[in-house]
Amino acid sequence: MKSTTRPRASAKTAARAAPKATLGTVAALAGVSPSTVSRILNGTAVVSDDKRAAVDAAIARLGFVPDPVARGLAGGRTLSVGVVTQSIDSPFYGVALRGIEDELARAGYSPLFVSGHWNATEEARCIEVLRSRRVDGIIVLTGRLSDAALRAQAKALPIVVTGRTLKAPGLYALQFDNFEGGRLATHHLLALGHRRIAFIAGDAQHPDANERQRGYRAALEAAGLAFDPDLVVPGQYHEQSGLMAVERLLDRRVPFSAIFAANDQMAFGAALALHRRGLRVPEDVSLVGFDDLASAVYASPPLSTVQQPGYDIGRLAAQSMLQLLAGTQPDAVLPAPRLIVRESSSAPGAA
Amino acid sequence: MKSTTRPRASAKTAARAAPKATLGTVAALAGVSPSTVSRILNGTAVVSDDKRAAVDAAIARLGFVPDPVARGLAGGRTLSVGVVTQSIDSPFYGVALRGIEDELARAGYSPLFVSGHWNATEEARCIEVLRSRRVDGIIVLTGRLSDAALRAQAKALPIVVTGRTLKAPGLYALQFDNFEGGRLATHHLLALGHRRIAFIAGDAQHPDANERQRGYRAALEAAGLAFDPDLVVPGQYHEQSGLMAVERLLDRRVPFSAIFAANDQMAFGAALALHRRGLRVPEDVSLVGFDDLASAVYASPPLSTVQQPGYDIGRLAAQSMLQLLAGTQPDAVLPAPRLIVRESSSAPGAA
DNA sequence: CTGAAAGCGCTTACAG
DNA sequence: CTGAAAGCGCTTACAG
Repeated sequence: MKSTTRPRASAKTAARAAPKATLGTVAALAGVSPSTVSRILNGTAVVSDDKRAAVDAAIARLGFVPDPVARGLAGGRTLSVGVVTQSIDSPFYGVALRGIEDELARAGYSPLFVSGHWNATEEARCIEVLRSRRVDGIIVLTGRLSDAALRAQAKALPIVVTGRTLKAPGLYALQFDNFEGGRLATHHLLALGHRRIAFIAGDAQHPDANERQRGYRAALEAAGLAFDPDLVVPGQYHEQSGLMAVERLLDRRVPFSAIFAANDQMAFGAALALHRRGLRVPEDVSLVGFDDLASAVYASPPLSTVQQPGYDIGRLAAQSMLQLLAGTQPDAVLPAPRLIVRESSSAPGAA
Repeated sequence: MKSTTRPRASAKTAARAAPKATLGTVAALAGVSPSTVSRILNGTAVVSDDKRAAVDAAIARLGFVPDPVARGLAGGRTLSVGVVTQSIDSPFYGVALRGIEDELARAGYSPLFVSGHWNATEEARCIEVLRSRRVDGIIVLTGRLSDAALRAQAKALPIVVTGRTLKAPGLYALQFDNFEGGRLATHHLLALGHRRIAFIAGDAQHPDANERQRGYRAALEAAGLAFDPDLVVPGQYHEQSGLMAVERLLDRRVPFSAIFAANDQMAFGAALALHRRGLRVPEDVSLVGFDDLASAVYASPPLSTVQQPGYDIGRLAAQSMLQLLAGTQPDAVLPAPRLIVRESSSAPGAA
């Protein structure tokens, strides 16, 4: 990068047109010291009513808004919280980000989004960036960082993490009941009358993927059905892997009348594979996903799935962060998994 | 919000364990003044080789990384650029954000994402937030702000905007050829032999939606076909409106053998409506979308569409911003629209 | 309850 | 080529 001094200079010139208000300006106009204005702004001390009124008036008159940058330098708080997501364009985490945005905004905080791309090293770098930018706390959406790494960070600043059960000072973990979700999906298919239910697993590196599979097995066992390893095929949580999983199943000629995919994206891939082989959903095979992505409603046919409340996860994570920041112990708990029955699942042989 | 002093205090205590390096520490270790270190960091002046070497060594030894917050306060640059998107979880803009992230990262800049929700007032507030956070420049993805408002902002700091043609000092606009895209999609259907092509329009408030429609008409005319207003039905760029558009078309009994939807999301809704009415794609009706969302490949059947290169749009917007920041005139041009033929379109009556 | 003063970690004229 | 000094806009002990 070359020096960027030039353009800034002209920018400043232009900005000078509207002489910006500072703590000092406000103080002068209100006839008090900057310290007092600062205290009023931060609710940091009791101030006499008349001074407060004078300051409020001056603030309004000048349209003063405190500079977060200066605040960060001087006070250590930037009113921003870092959010490490895996991919800024993830269909699932997208709504979670929105939940975070909304909740944080209510408290005057801004999120700072960075992407870890499912890579512990990158995530660690993300956290460095965030800390160098002086965020007040960090929300980690799942991620690949070790519990120990998270614990260590929590010693320096508040951390909220999703997708784990973990207890440590300065850290709050929010966990979704993936086991129950997996059980629910499988049980739904079982209740419909299916006996041969294939399972497209998620990446074994994700603890949630394993939990969903445990739920699948538990439901089978509860129904008195033996677990058949031939019916489970690995996937990586993306569409392509769902598609390939079904092709593998079909090529191996394992009979099945329903499929439970460990996430919606794989279910979409599975649907396409079935479509290509001339198999209809749900007439020939029922399909259930997991997550309830926005696009699940408009799949053809609309996908039955287990709803994972992304927006709430985001909102609650932000709320917990705000509590941590305020010195309160968070107590948020994620909603229980909910089965959403749409048109991709029906009784076997209903055609 | 209550005072957040308490937790910060303990955070500081913990952080003190690793005494953080500052300009001063580095200077002391290298035996030069802080000014010199600063100059080396910023490439702001020529420095003798030996001092430079000493400073580089000290930086490495201490693992020093300059504080962006302090830098922002003192120098006016924060190495961050604001990005106003419409919705942090938009399926289309998501990849654009990723393109921005990637390109900015190469130059050591960080994006600051905020969402305007297709609302000029909110967008204006977003820009306030961004400016109060001292971003060095702002990228606006389409949005509802007036050209005049953008022009005014560009007087204070560099602006890059997508989805418009607009010239102003300190501002660079990147425009996608929506007209050509609309023409391409329609021409594809025409070439396949379709004569009755329905058009699901986008929100008339979006200039790009109107351009796509112009492209549709132009292709029709070029083929010597009269424009039939009965074949065009309004939509709002979301799935539900695509679904309703098709129902309206069907209810009105206007004959058609193909549909061109002004974006993929509406195409998905349209596909569902057709599916529900027992109409097959493409055997009974061909379907073409616009955007080429990630999910278009895995729709059943995979959607033919006009590719709008979201990732490149983001990357080029960021690149242009970097150029503006460096005092160079940007020259990026968006790639031409490209038709992606998949399985949702075929010759009429191919069944 | 309220000021004056020092300081957060840098940058940048201003002088050599 | 390089320092000393002032300053960015706030916050926060420290003293009343």
